[in-house]
Amino acid sequence: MSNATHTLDAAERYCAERGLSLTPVRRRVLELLVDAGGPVKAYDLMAALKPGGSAQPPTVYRALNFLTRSGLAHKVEALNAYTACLCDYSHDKSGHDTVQLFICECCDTINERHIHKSPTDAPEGFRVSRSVIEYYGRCARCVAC
Amino acid sequence: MSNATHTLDAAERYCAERGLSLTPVRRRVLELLVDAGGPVKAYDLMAALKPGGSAQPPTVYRALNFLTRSGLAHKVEALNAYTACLCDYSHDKSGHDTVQLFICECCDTINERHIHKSPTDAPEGFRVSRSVIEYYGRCARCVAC
DNA sequence: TCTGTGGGTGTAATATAATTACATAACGTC
DNA sequence: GACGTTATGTAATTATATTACACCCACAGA
Ligand SMILES: [Zn+2]
Ligand SMILES: [Zn+2]
Ligand SMILES: [Zn+2]
Ligand SMILES: [Zn+2]
Repeated sequence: MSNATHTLDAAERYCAERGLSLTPVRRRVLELLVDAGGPVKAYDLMAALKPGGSAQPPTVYRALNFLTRSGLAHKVEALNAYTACLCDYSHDKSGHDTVQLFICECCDTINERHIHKSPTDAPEGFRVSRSVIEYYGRCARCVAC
Repeated sequence: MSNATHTLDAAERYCAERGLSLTPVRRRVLELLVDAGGPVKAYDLMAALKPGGSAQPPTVYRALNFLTRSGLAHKVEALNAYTACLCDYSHDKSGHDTVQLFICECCDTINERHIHKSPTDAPEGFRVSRSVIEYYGRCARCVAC
């Protein structure tokens, strides 16, 4: 259901091309993330996965690990939350190590940029393997909130 | 004790100038962070605060909140850890909203840069109020590790 | 001096986030 | 059919952080 269908189909293709198996659980978690359109807590995903009965933590954390490893989702570190990757599926998500997140604290939406440059003022000789870049503030629609 | 004395004296002056009260608990937590020279977990601080007996969580979290609010320490979001601010105390730490951390995953040391620029490719109209910028990798001494 | 008031701390309980360990299932390979 | 690999189910536990309430103390005004 929802307008997430298109995105999910693209994810399906993305996984098929790379030998990644987007199983029902993983696909369902991704769908929940896409539908939310913003940061979602792992325990909220758990509740949504099995309304009445409720899934166990490992179920959702394993799915989230798969999705983040594959580049289909990102963890929002400062919120302990997760969000679907919003970037255009036409480019390779595995080269995906430099992501900037712009999180509106008012309407809870996330904008995302994938950048390809290294930090300008790293210490001499420091070799970056992973980066966490999150900006919090207000989006254009929420400046007046 | 330790080579942290100099830094702590500077923190003392810094607080005095601004009407911030660096109480014994807060000072002790800062000292532990400075001595560690890298990311420290809140529960490790708790254990160190009262060896035998152990302090309660609010004690250390309140101290950490004070230190981070004041700019004397930073939270390392992706590690759920905390680190003393390493920047030169001569400049104002309250204008301290843009900090870059370079964390060596090998030797566990942190380098820090305070930058004064905004992100170049923020969404149109997005107003940043807080940023989290963390780079993980290997420092110059650990490239071979 | 009395009396608030506000900031800081002590303590217990609770909430939130994530991992470990072990059993089971599904699938392809030999 | 036996086996290795990958994914899932389930229970228990660990790790991280907050809430609520009591107490203390320095300080300001009456
Ligand atoms: Zn992305
Ligand atoms: Zn907004
Ligand atoms: Zn700093
Ligand atoms: Zn190193």
